[in-house]
Amino acid sequence: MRRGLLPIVGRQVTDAQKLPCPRKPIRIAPRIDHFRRRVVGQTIEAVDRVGKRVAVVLSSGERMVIEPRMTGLVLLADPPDPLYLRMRLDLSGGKPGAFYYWDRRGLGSVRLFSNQQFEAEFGPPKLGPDALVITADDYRSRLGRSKRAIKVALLDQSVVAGIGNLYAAELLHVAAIHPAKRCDRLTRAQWQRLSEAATTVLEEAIHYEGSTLGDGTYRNALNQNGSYQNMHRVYGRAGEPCPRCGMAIVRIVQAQRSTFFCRQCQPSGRTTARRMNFTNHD
DNA sequence: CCCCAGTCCTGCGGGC
DNA sequence: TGCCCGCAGGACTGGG
Repeated sequence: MRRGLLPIVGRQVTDAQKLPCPRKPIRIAPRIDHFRRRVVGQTIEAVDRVGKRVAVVLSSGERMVIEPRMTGLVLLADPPDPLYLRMRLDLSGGKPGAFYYWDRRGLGSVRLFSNQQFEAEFGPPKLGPDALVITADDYRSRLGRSKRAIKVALLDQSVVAGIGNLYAAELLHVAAIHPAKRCDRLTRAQWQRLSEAATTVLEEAIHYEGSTLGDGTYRNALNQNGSYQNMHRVYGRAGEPCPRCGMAIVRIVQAQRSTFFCRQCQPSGRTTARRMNFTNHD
């Protein structure tokens, strides 16, 4: 999303409109009239990412933070369905002439922050280190004494910023760690594999422009599908063969969220021991 | 500190 | 075929 917005860097905002939606509108803060007063005339200095959010840096120093949640899209092209357009910023000086925020489910938000507010909202301790920056030692010092399941802990943005449900499942498969493994039972080698797997999976996903799932929600700023869904090792693949060993992928529920993994490639310590004992007696 | 259920929304696919 | 249900890449809240 951030990369897709780079063409608006250097452009000036000439207007901001909250677009009428049939149901409850998304959260735009502050109120649109105040919002407009603070963004119109501003030049876009940079487009940054903060965990799962996109931060558009204005010449005033304020940041417009877009939090897309499940179905939010940032667009410089025509939307997939004009019905769910939520906000438009008009831009001076050529194409693209506008930036759109589109959101089918409407769970996302667009909010404006001063420097101080931004730090309070997105600095530590609210947000952990970014998933592309955090080291194995960071993981271990933050989670090494936690009894939580590793998959659940990875979704906690105050531990590590930027990992969602899909990518947690994928990276644990690459790291060969059982998603229900207690954090305090992970070895140094496993924390190392986990941090490397996170980088591998996230960089791959960025390269393939994300995952456009069956409900067709995620698209890039030009309204094109991503293709990382074709590369998924486990996510959404219950019953299909594991790409590494061929055993059927299973789905479990953790913290009310689906988790997909391979029992063969991601063994829990306990079943491994039992299997080894069993083999010994054989 | 951590778990759990519920909440905000819409749309889709599976099962009957 | 139509209808109902569960489910969805997130984050927050309140209660235990």
